[in-house]
Amino acid sequence: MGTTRTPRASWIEQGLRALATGGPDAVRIENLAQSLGVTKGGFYGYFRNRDALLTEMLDTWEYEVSDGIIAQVDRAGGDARARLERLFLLVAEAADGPVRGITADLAVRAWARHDAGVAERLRRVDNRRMHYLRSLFSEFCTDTDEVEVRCLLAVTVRIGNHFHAADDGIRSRADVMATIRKRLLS
Amino acid sequence: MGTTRTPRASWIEQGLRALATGGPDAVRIENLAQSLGVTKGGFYGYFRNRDALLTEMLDTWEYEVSDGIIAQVDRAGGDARARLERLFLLVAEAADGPVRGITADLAVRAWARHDAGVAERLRRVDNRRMHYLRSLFSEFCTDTDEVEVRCLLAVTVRIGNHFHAADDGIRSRADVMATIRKRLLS
DNA sequence: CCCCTTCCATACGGTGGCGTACAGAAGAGC
DNA sequence: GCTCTTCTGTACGCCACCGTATGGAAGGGG
Repeated sequence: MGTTRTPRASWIEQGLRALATGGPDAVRIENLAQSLGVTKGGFYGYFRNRDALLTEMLDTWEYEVSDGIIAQVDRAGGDARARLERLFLLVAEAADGPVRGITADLAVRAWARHDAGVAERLRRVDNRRMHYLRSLFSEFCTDTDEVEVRCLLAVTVRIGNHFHAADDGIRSRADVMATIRKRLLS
Repeated sequence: MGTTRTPRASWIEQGLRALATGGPDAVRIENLAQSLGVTKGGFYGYFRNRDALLTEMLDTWEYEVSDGIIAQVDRAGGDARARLERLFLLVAEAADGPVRGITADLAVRAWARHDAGVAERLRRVDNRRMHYLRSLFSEFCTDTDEVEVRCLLAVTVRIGNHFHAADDGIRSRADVMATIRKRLLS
């Protein structure tokens, strides 16, 4: 059996990369092939068609950014605050990765706005994340309403911040975000 | 001079509607024509090409959601808190409009992630909005850092909330959002 | 009633991307 | 070196959409 020259995973990763930078309509098979240094000849040996690729891209994304990340955070142990800090850090430093990166996350969110299937996946991911956040915040917040507020803030501020294009004011955006993060953990 | 049957503004509005529901790649001329009950024959009498339409769509959007809304809020008068409440209300009730609606806003944000020209426009809009928010929050917040935090929260939570797909928890999303809004005005 | 302007329908060529077909290269195992 | 499998290059038909050209409808102004 000849060595797989450009394996299945290559197409998926390159697809996610294209999705992150150009949206779902930028996931063109001939385009991915060129980025991989081949032609589309081999593509249809792995995937039935373009939709099949999109599906598998979403499969890997869905796992990686929910159970994948949570498992990685839990593996390191520590109390709730330590895990939250570790989670924030992990999410920040994977920022430009093709799968767990924030750009892929945002691209999927934008995509979900006009594709029911993607919306359903995103719903699962966000539910899973919120469930995890609730469990962590509850460990040092007794008021359940306060827990809900902090969970929603943690998630929406992170997403909204990346869609927000304003320049820095007197304080830099990073500074303000750090202040907000500190308050969430108080 | 014959009455303009489907005027310039129709194409722009329908274009924004398509943008809001399907993203920029859904703004197909022949598609808009069908939605308007005509063919694309008349389109090229108004616009040089598809890009010209996109530009004009963004022009109207940019004005409406920045100076347009601000002027409408200021016209009603009142102190800073009253204006903020009015702003939040106005933004909420225009939610499904084709121009000022949140879906158009989100579509433009998603679009800006992979189009430099759109990103520049969005930057202008967000700077204008932040400037206005700062002026309002400063009137009852003495601490400038606190002003920055509230401005960023107001903007990012609103955006992030619409990109967030999780189901309601113990408290409904609307309830939690109301709590956050109340805190911002305290 | 006719003209004239404005808008619309239709047909056309051009382009880009999808999916298929098939032949050839590139190794692995013998 | 031969063969067999697997992957890749190339060519093709197809479709959606863009932008253009042109004839014709619709309605106001004289």
